[in-house]
Amino acid sequence: MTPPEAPAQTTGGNSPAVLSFDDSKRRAECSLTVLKTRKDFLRAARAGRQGTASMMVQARRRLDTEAETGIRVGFTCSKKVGNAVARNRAKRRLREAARAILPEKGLSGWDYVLIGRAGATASRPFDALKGDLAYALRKLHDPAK
RNA sequence: GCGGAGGGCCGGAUGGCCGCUUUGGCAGGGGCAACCUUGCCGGGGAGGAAAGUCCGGACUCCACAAGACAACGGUGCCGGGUAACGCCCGGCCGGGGUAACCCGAGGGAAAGCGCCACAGAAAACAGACCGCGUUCGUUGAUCGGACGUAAGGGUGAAACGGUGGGGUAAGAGCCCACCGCGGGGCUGGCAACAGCGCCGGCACGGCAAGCCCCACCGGGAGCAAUGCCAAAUAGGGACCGCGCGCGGGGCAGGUCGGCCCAGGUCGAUACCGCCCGCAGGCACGUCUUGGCCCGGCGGUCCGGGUUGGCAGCUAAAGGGGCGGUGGUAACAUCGUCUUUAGAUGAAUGGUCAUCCAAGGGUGGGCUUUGCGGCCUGCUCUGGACAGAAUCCGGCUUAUAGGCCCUCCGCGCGU
RNA sequence: GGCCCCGUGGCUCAACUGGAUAGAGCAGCCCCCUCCUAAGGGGCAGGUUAUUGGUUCGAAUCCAAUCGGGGUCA
Repeated sequence: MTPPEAPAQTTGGNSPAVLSFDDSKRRAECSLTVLKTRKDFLRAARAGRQGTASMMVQARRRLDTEAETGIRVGFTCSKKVGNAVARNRAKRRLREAARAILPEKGLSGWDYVLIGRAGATASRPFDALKGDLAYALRKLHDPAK
């Protein structure tokens, strides 16, 4: 009664497959990984970007030669956002928004980088924050096709 | 009641849903193993400053080793506390405040060097610009010379003791009283220092956060220290040491030598020293046998590569509560109970609701001449400074608001 | 996270060690020279010496704290 995660990962794109709640949750948890190296951040910055009121989103489709699978996401806040408390708070809200939106709207095989902005990332209502991320993902996926 | 001073404490609360990290147990999967991974259940998960990195330590590596001097840096009234400190406690002195109390890098300026602009006669040896006085030229005035003097003058941050009296030609510690200064004495105190009386006659300006002197302390670097593993690049370069190229090194056996040595000789009271040295022993050296192993080795620096993992890593001079003892106190000590984040693009949360603090607006009531104050209803805003990064003890800086204790001054009442 | 260095006109630097006038070049404005411009010459303005406090008669300088910027270390 415990199928392996392979089929969920391969179909992972934008197919509107009818998935049970348990299956979609499982797919999200095993596919979202975190960007850690500076090289990945720089490559994502050179690819497409989309700004919204509360954040800047950078996205890049990985090459087929790269071994990583699933959706990868990174979070960045510069010193312009504020002191360490403000930066950590902005990154936490971005992380929660990504956890809520990316498994539904993100594409497998892509890298995303979410950049916090001074003030707005911390003060914007959470539903609007999630809306901003979904809007940016639509704009980024559209011209890439 | 108003105003003020000192000290201590807290740093929103509860719940629902969804998450992160660490740890324990159980079960499953992978792996030879170390271990990795999935699910369920349970436990833990930022601060008083985590900050600044200004001091002091623990710990690790390097250097040197017995310590000390020199150099450099730091500290600086006295005594105590502490693992240590530039920290803390108590005391002294000076300044401020009516007071509670607060502030002070607070050793030495007769060890020496240096500096004190401008102004002023003169800025550190003392001297004399205007003055004051005597006398001479010249009797009076004026002017000039000689001599005495330093009271008064202006300048300056600072002017060679101050005030009063005597004294004098004019003056002056020239003399006297008080104050200041210096020296030595007695008393109290561990000491810094204070008090008392004596003497000396003013001889002694300031700056040491200028050099310096004195006393004390300090080897340097820092967890990105350090050790190990994996991956990857290069199979490099320079210097030094050892070894040497038909031969070298190591292990094993043997020979010879060396050393130790029961014992003996000589000197010596003895300890002991010197010499010889059989047997025995040897982590020693040489030579040899050619049985086995290695194919140059070690160190420092440069260059190149990797930016992965593990250990260090969190329980220690630990903190806190209560009680006892010593101490004025800081603190020490004893008993008992309790508590204890370990992340690494970096967790400790996201979101919603309610309540409690706080502020603004507005309605009503009470009080007041008025400003204003108190009670209550509705609504809006909405939590200060700020995030561990090896760990402790301090200091400094930031901080909405609230609570508690002690003390001082004024007013009122008793 | 540790360690180190630096803050002077709009810009680049002096003056700091050794205390008393904050100066130079470029840039800006005005004038002269030229038919005009450039170059050249003259003049002017522009500084809380990063901030605060202390030592001193006197601080850009000495001392302490704070703020800001930069570099370096596996």
